[in-house]
Amino acid sequence: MEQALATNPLVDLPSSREKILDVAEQLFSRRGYAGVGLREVADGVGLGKSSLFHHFRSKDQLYAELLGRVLRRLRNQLRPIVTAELAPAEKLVRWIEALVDALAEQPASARLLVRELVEDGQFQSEELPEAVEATQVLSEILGGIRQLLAEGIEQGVFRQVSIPHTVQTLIGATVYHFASGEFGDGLLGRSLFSAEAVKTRKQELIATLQQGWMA
Amino acid sequence: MEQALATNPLVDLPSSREKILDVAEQLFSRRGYAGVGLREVADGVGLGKSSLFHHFRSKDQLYAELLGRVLRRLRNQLRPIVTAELAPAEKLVRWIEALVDALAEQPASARLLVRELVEDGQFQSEELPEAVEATQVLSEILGGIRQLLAEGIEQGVFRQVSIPHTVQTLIGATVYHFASGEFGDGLLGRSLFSAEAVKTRKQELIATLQQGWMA
DNA sequence: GTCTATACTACGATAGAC
DNA sequence: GTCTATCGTAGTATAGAC
Repeated sequence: MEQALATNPLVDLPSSREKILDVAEQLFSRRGYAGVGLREVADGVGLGKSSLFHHFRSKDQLYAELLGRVLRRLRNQLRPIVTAELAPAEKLVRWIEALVDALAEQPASARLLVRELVEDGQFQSEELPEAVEATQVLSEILGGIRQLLAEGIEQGVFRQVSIPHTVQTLIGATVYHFASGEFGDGLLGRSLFSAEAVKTRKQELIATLQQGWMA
Repeated sequence: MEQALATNPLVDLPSSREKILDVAEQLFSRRGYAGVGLREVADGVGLGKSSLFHHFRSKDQLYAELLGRVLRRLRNQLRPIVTAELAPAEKLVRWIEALVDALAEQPASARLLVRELVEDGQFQSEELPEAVEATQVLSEILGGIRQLLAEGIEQGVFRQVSIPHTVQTLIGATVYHFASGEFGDGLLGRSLFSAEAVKTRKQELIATLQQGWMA
């Protein structure tokens, strides 16, 4: 018996909705929320501009949903590490590795995140439920790394660093790095996302931060 | 967050041109190039929108000039440290302190810089002479820190870190930090730019990075 | 679910009076 | 040096045919 391709769940043909999110993710990550018009998104998907509004209520809501998708993915990859039963030093190494892997796997993520952190709260203060949820997911991620650092300090394996400053340093060293686009490519002399560059990034980060934070 | 005006208003009244640059710096740093319209800039200065075009040829040129102003200031504060006759370890500490001081003194700087680094080259590829000059100044700054790191590695006082990755970590730990706005304020529980937060940032950074990079 | 057509607003930029 | 008026374009979003 033949199955229609479009309805076969094994051949996951992307829905229009997903295609829109993918295209929007690329564009927003590169040029920011205000820098991208819905016309460009629609063109990238191969739809008319008006058709986007069948899938999303507004540009804001599309963006918030995008951000939520990125943050949930990050949380899902980082959460098991925080709750694992491991020594804090080992946990920290794995957490950094997992974060780097997650950011490297989907190159648009880091840029979207940096923009969100640098932009003054346009979206977290929105009444959009999607934006509220995204903010909560971000809080979860932050709570995780804070707890991890607190454990290490309490057990005396990390020196008494300032937890907020250390979180900032971590974000800068990972999220900023993978968000730095052409500038970062130029500095490294290769793509930030090449297998070698990702591997080197992990090694450098872990060496520096482990040495710098161990008691 | 107020920009320092001229020292003596009776003698040194700021020109419209300077007022425009100051207002634009605040706005662009907070919401990005595409996120700010010239109408808002003009309102902030107290002029009509058209009057801006008497002082600047286009929005692009206004932005490029802004960026150049920020970068030249940074370069001027960092250059003497790189060329000073000091041991590399001491130089690095002073360089970090000077960078933190420079970013903390003018809160809009870090955000403008992060945006520029994260944005895919809209301005460096321009034909605007102002943009070309800004790119050169950025290169000067980067050349300085690269040289400083290379010296330290050569003399065996720093371990053999990857220079590009180390530069990225430094940028992330300083520029990103001071660009993180409301998010950073919330994380620290106080303004990123308060005297205490700036002092703590320096201490944490120097302790971590010095430990992490020393041979 | 996608289309055309359209409403309304804002944008960057120019012309020309004062 | 600033103003008003205007141009042409593009922005988000809606209405309604198919």
